[in-house]
Amino acid sequence: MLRLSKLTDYGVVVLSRLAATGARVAAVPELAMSTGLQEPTVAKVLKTLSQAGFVDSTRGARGGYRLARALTDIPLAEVIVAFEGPIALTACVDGAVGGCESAGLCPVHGRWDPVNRAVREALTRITVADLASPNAFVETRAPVYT
Amino acid sequence: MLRLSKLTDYGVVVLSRLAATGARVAAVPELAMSTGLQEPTVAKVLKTLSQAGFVDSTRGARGGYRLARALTDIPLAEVIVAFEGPIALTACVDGAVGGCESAGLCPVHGRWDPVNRAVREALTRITVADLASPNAFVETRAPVYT
DNA sequence: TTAATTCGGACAGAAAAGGTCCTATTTGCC
DNA sequence: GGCAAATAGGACCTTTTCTGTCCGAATTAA
Repeated sequence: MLRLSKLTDYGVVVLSRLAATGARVAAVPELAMSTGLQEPTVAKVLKTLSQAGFVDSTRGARGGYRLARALTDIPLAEVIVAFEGPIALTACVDGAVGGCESAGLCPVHGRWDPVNRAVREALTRITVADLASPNAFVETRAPVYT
Repeated sequence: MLRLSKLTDYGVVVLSRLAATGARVAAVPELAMSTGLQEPTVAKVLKTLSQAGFVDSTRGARGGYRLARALTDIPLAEVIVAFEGPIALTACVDGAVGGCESAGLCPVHGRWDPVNRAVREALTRITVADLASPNAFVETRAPVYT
């Protein structure tokens, strides 16, 4: 199913919500309220978003989070990488030599790279802004599926 | 990490191997030997490949499997669908209305569709043949990553 | 000083994946 | 006709991964 972790999904949701609060900092309880997610979950998501540099954090009382970049400058691929690590569709990539014991027999050894590149490219063309606002994403190429 | 199931990976490996045996049918033990995978695993993979119509099976003594289509006619997307179900990057898609309790609050509700379409398109452009033989895959569009 | 808030990590329960095995059915061969 | 070789289909258990929550420490405004 090519599943994406729920955390990644939540990350996109929280980023989208933060776009609405603008320059004002928003704390976890407020964001949990407005997104409908649990507070601990929102807190966890924001930690990841902060480490990845998508949001700026202010500690202490009256602290909170605020977008560090515009949503249009955040490719979806980067969010996925932040939550799930490098985009690679199989386990026998990322240069992990020696990980596959049957490399000598495997006819597809090392051949997933173009696949991963294609998927990365597709996910880089789409930004979080495209997922947050209506009709923001316009495909620049004709889709295969109609 | 956008992980792909190992079965899917094995599926591609087995299909690639079957391309080498040509019109002759090959049985599970032989394919297990030549791919370096365990027999039960190969058997499981072949059942899925057979149901999906990628291979033709012959039952009984001297039976076995053989490719039903050329590898160049098998888009990677189809193999993934056979092993993992529809390609959808999140749980709140495939028209499962009512599955998301906070749909009213969710700012990205229903907005993953273009993402899924983009990934599907990328995985449809690549065939199993591209993964099986050297230099078979030539990108038709400029990649974002260099 | 106090309260609010982020930071970092740890943890247990739930869900999914992975691999194996068993039985039934089909078919070639002696 | 009987036997051996093979696929078909499903059930099962183990292992891994994900998910969600919680706790203590550090920080800062009032």
